[in-house]
Formats: sequence, structure tokens, C-alpha cells
Amino acid sequence: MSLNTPRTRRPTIYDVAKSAGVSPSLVSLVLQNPSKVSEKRREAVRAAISELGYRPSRAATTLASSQTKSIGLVIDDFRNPWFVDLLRGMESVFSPRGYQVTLADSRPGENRITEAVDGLLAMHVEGLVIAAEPSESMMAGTWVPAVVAGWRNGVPAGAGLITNDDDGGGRMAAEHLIGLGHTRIGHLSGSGGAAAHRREGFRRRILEAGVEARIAGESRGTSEEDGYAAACWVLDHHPDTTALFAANDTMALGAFAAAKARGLSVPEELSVIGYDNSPLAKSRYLDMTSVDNRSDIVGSGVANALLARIQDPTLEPERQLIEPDLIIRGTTARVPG
Amino acid sequence: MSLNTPRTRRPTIYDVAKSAGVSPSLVSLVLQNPSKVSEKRREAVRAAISELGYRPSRAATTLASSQTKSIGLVIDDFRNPWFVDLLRGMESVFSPRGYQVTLADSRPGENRITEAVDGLLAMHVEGLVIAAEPSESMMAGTWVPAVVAGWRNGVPAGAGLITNDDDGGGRMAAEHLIGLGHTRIGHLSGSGGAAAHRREGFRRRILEAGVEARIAGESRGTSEEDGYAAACWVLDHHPDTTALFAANDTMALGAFAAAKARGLSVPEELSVIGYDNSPLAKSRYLDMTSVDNRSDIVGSGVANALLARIQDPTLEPERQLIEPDLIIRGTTARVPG
DNA sequence: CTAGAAAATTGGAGCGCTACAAAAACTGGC
DNA sequence: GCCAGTTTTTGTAGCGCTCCAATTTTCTAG
Repeated sequence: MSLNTPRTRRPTIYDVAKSAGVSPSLVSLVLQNPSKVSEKRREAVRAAISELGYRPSRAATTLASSQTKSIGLVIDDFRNPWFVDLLRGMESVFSPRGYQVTLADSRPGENRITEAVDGLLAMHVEGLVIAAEPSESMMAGTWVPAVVAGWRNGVPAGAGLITNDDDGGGRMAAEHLIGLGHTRIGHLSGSGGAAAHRREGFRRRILEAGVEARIAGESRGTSEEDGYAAACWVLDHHPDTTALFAANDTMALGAFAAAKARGLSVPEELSVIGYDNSPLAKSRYLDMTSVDNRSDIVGSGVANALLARIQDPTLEPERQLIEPDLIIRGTTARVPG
Repeated sequence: MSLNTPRTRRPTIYDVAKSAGVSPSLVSLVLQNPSKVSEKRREAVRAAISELGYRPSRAATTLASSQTKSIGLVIDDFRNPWFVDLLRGMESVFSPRGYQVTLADSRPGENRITEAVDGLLAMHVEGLVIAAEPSESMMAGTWVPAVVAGWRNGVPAGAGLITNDDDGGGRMAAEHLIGLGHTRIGHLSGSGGAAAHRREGFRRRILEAGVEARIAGESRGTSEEDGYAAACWVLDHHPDTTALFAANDTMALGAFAAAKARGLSVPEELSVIGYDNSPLAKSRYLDMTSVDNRSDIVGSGVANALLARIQDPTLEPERQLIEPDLIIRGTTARVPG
């Protein structure tokens, strides 16, 4: 049978051409610009294509045309939910322009970021989006425009930067709690660029209001356990604390656990505010007040900046901050008493 | 300067060869099998490579060698956390063998699964892992081995299948609750293949024990909201219910919300068991009893099956069930009273 | 010192496709 | 029926790499 010929060679453009009785060039034309081909041949070619189950070889196309209409996205960890929004934002501008985005993760220890970039460049991507801690060396000899998304420390010269205004977000969180009358506020922080900016924005606004900043976990991680440990520290050293600002939603979950262990009810006795507006925060059960960093907007901004630089490589790399949003839900309330 | 020549053509193997004073073939040899090249030339070539910032073109390599050492993974949604474990399991066997895995998501409405498969095949992947609802048409004219991971309905002929034993998992959940003395048990189900199997396994064990099965949400989705709605239905129609089995952890979160709204405490008055052993279930705060579907094992099983069929294409596609694990945590307890 | 074997290196064809110039097939107007 | 203009189709030459046979160099032993 013709339908079930499994172990056969992958069909090429020549097979299609022969089967349709035309030249290979004509088949290629049908693939790229069907309107330039007479209806008769076009249909013959299309029939042959589906008959043979032909799929163009991207490798050959890339090699011959030296443009891939693809851009590479390096992310540090698939478990980090923010990249989903980033990707969605990126695709909203890339897809209509016919660009495809290819993912590479650079989990530390497995393949480092340099390897991820190398792999992407080997695939002839036309541009690079770095959603991971960038490194100077990674850019060595990079010949395509790159933009860093969502990180602020050590952005290599020559790369653009579009990121969430984490300072602003920290300030917003502080503002919200101060507005609710809180004056004894703790912050669960972590190491890393984003956490540092959130912390600084928070600290500055808190000090402006003449309130003491109770900050824990600056040099630790940002997991739920880290959040729990930091919350325990704050609540044990400052038992009069009435509000906690966590550097992300997962850490806020740790804060909930610490509160529960101490018999403190949220938000009646302890207000908690998270960051990221992740699915966790949106959950009906957790219903968490959180700062939304608008990663979708970052994504579309990144895409636009990259596209501009692909079209005009002489353009200067852009730097841009995206304003976050405070989403008020059920874990923050007026100060008790 | 030689270091900073940004807008220049991407260096090729010829550039490297010229710069190192050897033939292109020799450069190619260094790249693939350095031990066959004399130390002197090898070093010269390596120096030239890093001097020029040369990266091999994957397109050219693929075309010339007609083997890519890459396999394609189609997933239905990046937000679904189980694919992370699947991927990890796959990489644990692919990486040591030098295979790379390329991701393509097939979110419905954007690019359908057929397009994702087409894209992957265009990249000359040597095998395909489908972690999404498969379709018959997607396999039309596919010339590489494929295996479906984690879905059981409508698996195309010719594709292998490695999946979690969802029947077994449902049975385990029922078993656990019955063992705790519960006799009035509700189940929050959903549409879709996995949910159906979990439901059936659960129902069968429940009926064996002579307990009535209170099942809700069979034709709805599997989000937290769906879980909430189903839990409300069960708790309102059968107020004497003492335990709830949710088809996944997110739905269990909905069950928590429903319990909270009714002033029922978990697990004292209501036991809740989830499915997936997702980060949610592992959370210190939520501390959820859950069925672990061992997606990592599925991943490595898939990888092994695929590798075997790549090496020997005449092999019959394999079908295999992976036994789940019950992880008992703090949301289930002996029946009250 | 030299034949013969082994190791190191090279030239050239070809992977599947596109780009572009050249050829072929149609137009319509006189 | 013929010519200029237009549309459609087709060779041909690469794109950057690998593979393999052929060639050159190096080594071993008599």
C-alpha cells in the first residue's frame, strides 16, 4: 500500500517534483509564494506533497536561505511559572510576524547558560531572549541581537534589557501595608537580583514612613521553606509584627505555614502580601494579595525590541522598565486593634 | 580590531581551517573525534575556533550527517507541572546517550498538535514523545518512532504508550480512605482520559467495599474552580460526606475552599486526597495527601522505549503502565467520631 | 637505510533546499 | 502570423558541513 510505507527514506523536494511532473524549483516556489505559480501546477504539487507526506527539511531551508525566522529563549527553570506569561507575551508579537520561538533551559549544573546560548546560535536563531541570570562570557562572539528579560544585575554590554520594575513593586507593597495602618512590617527576602530590588523598594518606602524594616532571608533562597524560615525568624524576634511582605508567592506560602504554626490567623492577625501574582495567588483557596509584575507586557516589550534590532542592527540596545500592578485580595487587612 | 567585529558574517569551518592552516576536513574531525588528530593540529584548530568565536551550524551538520541526536517532545501546556518531571525523567536517559530534547507546545487554538509535530519533524528529530491528547492524523506519514506519554484514549496505531496507571491510582486513593474508616466518600472528577481512569479505579474499589460512590464534575474541567464547584455539589447534596478524592491537586485546592466556606476543618472533619503529588501537595502549608504518578519513571520509560525503537525500527511499539505511589500527608485522617 | 604498515591529513562529492538568471510559454495588438 | 511584453518554469550554483577514498606523513622493524 502507499499509505503505510513506514521504513522508507524521508521524501525530498525531488520526490515531490518527480511525482508532480515539475521541476524542484517549482515545488520550492509553491512552498514560498504559491501565487506566482499557475493554479494547475500548484494543485499538482500540493497533491504530491500530501500524497507523499512531504515535510520540508528545516535544516536545508535554513542553510539555503540563511534566515530562520526563529528566535531563541533561554530560561533558567521550567518550574518557574513566570516564564509562561513571558512566553505568551512574546508569542503575541512574534507569531503574527511569522517568527517561531525556541526554548532552551539552562538549569544550573546541567547545561550552563553558555551552552544553552551556543545551542540556540547553532540553530541560527535571529535573536536571543535571556530570561536567566546573564553572564558576560555568554555574549562572547555573539552575532545576533540579544535582550535580557527580567534580570537587572550584570547585563552584558550590547544586550538590551526589559524588566519588571521590582523597586516599584516593593514600594507598592510597602505603600499598601502602610495605607492599612501597619507599622510593624516584616519582609521575607532572598538572594538574587529581583529579590534585591524588591527589598530595596520596600525598604526605602518603609523608612520614608518612619517604620522599622524587619528583613530576613537576604542571603537565602526563595523557596517555600526559605519563606517559612524567614517568617519564623521575623515572628519569633518581633512577635508584634502585623504584616509580612514576601519576595514571591511561594515564600508567602511559607509565611502562611509559619502563621498557622503560631496560631495566627491571616489576615485578621497577620497580613501577608506576595509577589508575582502566580496561579497560587489567584487560587480561590489562598486568595492572596500579590504584586503582578506584568510578565506578559515584558514579553511583548522584549519581542518588539528584538524585532526592531533584527531589522535595523545599528539600533542601540534599549532599556525599559515595566510598571507592576498591585492585586489586592484576601490576605491583607487593616491593622488589628 | 579582531575582537570586536560585530556585523560580520558568521564564521564557517573554512574560516577556521584557513586561520589554523589546515583543511576543513581536519576541523570537522577535531569537532567529532579529537583523538584521531595530532595534538599539534588539534590545539591549533581549537585556538582558531575560540579566536573566531566559531559555532558549528546545526543546519549544515544535520543536512550532511542525516542524524541529529535529537528527539521532540510535544506537550499540551507549559503550565501543567507534570511535564517538568517527565522531562527530567527523559533527560536522565537521553543526556548520557548524547541526545537532546526539543520542546514544542501545542496549546489548543494557537498551534494544533499536528503543527507541533510537523515543526519537530522538520527539524529532523529522530523520535517523538507525545505528552498531549494524540490525534490519528498527526501520525500520517510520520517516519520516526513515536511514543505517547500519559494519555490513554485514541493512541494512534504504531505509537507506543507509556503511562501512569491511573486506574491503580484511583484504587489506591479509595483504599486509603476506606482503610481510615470512611464510608461516605465523594470524588471530584473531570472530563479527559486520565480523570476517567482515576474515576473508574476509584469507583470499582468503592463499590467492592459496598460504599456508595458520590461522583461529581465528570463532564467539567479540572481547574481549581471546577474542583470547588464539584466539592460544593457533593457537600451540599451529601452533607454527611467525610472524605473527598480529587482528580488532581489543583481540584483538591478547590475542595479546601469549599470546606473552608462551610466551616469544615481538614482533616478533622473532612479528609481530602489529591492526585499528582505536585509542588502544591508537597507544600509545607498545604501538606496534602496525594497520589504520585511517578512521571519521572514514565519519562525514563518513554526514553528507553524510544531509544530501542530508534536503534531497531522493526521493534513493535511497546505499551507499559507505571505503578503510582500514595504519599500520605496531613489532609487525610481517620473518620471522625 | 628501506619496505611496509599505521596514522594523519586532504579533496571532492553530496545532504535538501533556495536564489537568480535564463529559457519557455503565453499574451494581445497590429 | 509575428513581435514585444508578461507570466511561468527550469537549470545551476551554492549554503556549511560530513563522509570516504585517496594521498601524504610518520613509525616500525628487518
